[in-house]
Amino acid sequence: MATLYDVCKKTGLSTATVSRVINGSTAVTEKTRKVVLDAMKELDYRPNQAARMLAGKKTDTIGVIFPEIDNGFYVQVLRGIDNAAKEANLHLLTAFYHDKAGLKHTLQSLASRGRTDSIVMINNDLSDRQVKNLVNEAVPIVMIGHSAETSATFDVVGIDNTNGATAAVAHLLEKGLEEIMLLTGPNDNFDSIQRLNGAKIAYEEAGKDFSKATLIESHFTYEGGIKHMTEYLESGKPLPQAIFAFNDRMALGAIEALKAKGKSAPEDLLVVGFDDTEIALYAGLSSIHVPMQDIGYEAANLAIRRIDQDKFNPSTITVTTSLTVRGSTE
Amino acid sequence: MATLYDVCKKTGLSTATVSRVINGSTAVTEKTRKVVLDAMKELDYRPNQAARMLAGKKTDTIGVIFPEIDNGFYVQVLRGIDNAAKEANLHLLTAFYHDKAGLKHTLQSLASRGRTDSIVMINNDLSDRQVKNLVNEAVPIVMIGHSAETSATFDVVGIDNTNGATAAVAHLLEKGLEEIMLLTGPNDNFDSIQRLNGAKIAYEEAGKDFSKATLIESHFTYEGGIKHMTEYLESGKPLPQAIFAFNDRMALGAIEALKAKGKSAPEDLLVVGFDDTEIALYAGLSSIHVPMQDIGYEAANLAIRRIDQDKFNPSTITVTTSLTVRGSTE
DNA sequence: CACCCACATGTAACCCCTTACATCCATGTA
DNA sequence: TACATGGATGTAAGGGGTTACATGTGGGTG
Repeated sequence: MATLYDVCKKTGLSTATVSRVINGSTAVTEKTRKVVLDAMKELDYRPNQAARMLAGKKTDTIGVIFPEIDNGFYVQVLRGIDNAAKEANLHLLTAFYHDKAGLKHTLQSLASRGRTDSIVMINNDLSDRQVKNLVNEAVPIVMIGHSAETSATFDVVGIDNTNGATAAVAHLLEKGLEEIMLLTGPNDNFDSIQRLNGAKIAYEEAGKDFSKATLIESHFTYEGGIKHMTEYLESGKPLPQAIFAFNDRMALGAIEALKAKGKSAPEDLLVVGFDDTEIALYAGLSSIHVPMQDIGYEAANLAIRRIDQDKFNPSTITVTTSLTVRGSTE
Repeated sequence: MATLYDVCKKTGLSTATVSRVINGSTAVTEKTRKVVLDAMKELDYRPNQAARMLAGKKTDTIGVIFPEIDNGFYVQVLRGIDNAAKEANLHLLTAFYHDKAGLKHTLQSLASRGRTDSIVMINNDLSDRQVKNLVNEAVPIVMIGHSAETSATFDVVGIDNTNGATAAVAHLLEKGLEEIMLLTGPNDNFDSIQRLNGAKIAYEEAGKDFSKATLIESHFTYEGGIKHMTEYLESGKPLPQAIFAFNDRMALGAIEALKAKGKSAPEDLLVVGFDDTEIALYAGLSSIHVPMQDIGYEAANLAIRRIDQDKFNPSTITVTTSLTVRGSTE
């Protein structure tokens, strides 16, 4: 492995000059630049990145911490982050966690000087305080998604849950359907709370009675959708006129449960999901579209900006959602 | 930011000793270990990773280079890699590319001393020679998937395309269906070639006539499946008894095209896909299951092993595939 | 012709840690 | 008591770059 010194020896120049051409400094004659470049090529010289990071006090790397991926959602976010990183010529140090302990470990491990310059994360397991304590000024953090108070502590990129849910429900109300089943996520989930609120707003804006809606709490999974829908159907209660599931998977689960009872969408009732993931496309499910790549892109750019600008004044970016209509509500 | 020296100053110990406790060396008294640990906590000391990488000549990082993700496939592979990395306490430097130039750039940028210790990649755009030349001994490389000759140059983890395809076709032949449409990938795609070969073998083993099969070349996309299936249907040729699409997306595309003509699976013909991605599950599509996490896991472990063991003798790992039967062939 | 300035290049300190080797000390042994 | 032994600790030499500052060189100015 050739080092900087080998290049110096070969060219008779100093480390400073060679370093300058490596880093594209303008303060070098075109002639010497060429000499150095040639020597580098000949020696197959590659700068040792660890040395650069140490000397330069920056890693050109941003850390990405996600819950363990098993859906198309996070991948799209990751792509967005990757695009932003490419534009800024940065690297991505990626890690997934699947529980609280794993997240703590990952966080400490990525958030250290000389490893990353800043971090983009999705935090499903720790309180804001815990995160803050673990990282403690080591590197700036940008959160994707959030609980109620996160935005006071961190930079945040979130989605417009409220308006998305309002659009979904308004879409159904416009068709004259008021008996809507809301298949929600866990009651303490922030996204779910916001979406529920959005649904309520739609009723209000339409001057309709929100008490006609039925709330069924589930947990954002396909299996959950099947289970809770089946339970409902078997309880003998009347079929709602429509279902607004708070994510696509639950929507598909509900459809599956309906199918088992000989019912289907849109024939017997309409169904809308949330997230507009790939599966919604293939299943012909109307859904609230969330621009996932944009989320990643915005978050990464926020993280990049934070690298040198650290006087803190947390900013929040909310990306807009929109309704995509497909067969399940036609 | 506290440094190692600050800890030394505070404890009155030498850098060597402090470094030893940081790295868990046993050659330290329990008492001094505690002293150091306390000082570290009090100073909120975090080792500068760049300095460790430089001094220690290793980064504890493995690079991951993927084509731009837009399907569930690569994500699963990534999870497998992540699991292996976690077990070995390594980090993942991830990058996506979407064209030849991007791959070259990414490769050179990740494959440099002090940045990664080894690399796992999926190479869809460069020849083996090109990759070899770009990296040139800088770090070991493990390939996921491959063309015919890759395995002579790199460590490779591939999937058992042949047996998978054989299983798919055998499944159809057993039902007495011989007029099978094979919806293939591009003719020069190695996976496609192997799958086609597997299909042929199934006919031979069953003592059936392979010329009864119809080959339609497509390009592994949903849109391709729709387009080529539609063209076929509109050409007035007879409906095949079954379709074996070389991936799930084309299978779903074909089903979509059939639906447009009033046909459906399994009523009018049976359909089998390949990959067994999440969408196959929701669509009730029979498919050849590929253990994607395993692929990533094996690849990462190979990469990890290569870090210190560099005398080269490329090894190839082939993970097995299996048929998952769902509604589309029942 | 003397002087100044701008620009190209060199000098050397510094970034923060790891580790081979040297040193020291207490213990067990003869 | 003197000495070998082994384990805990210290010393100091890198690891391979970046960059503030110093130096040198040539052209422009009066």
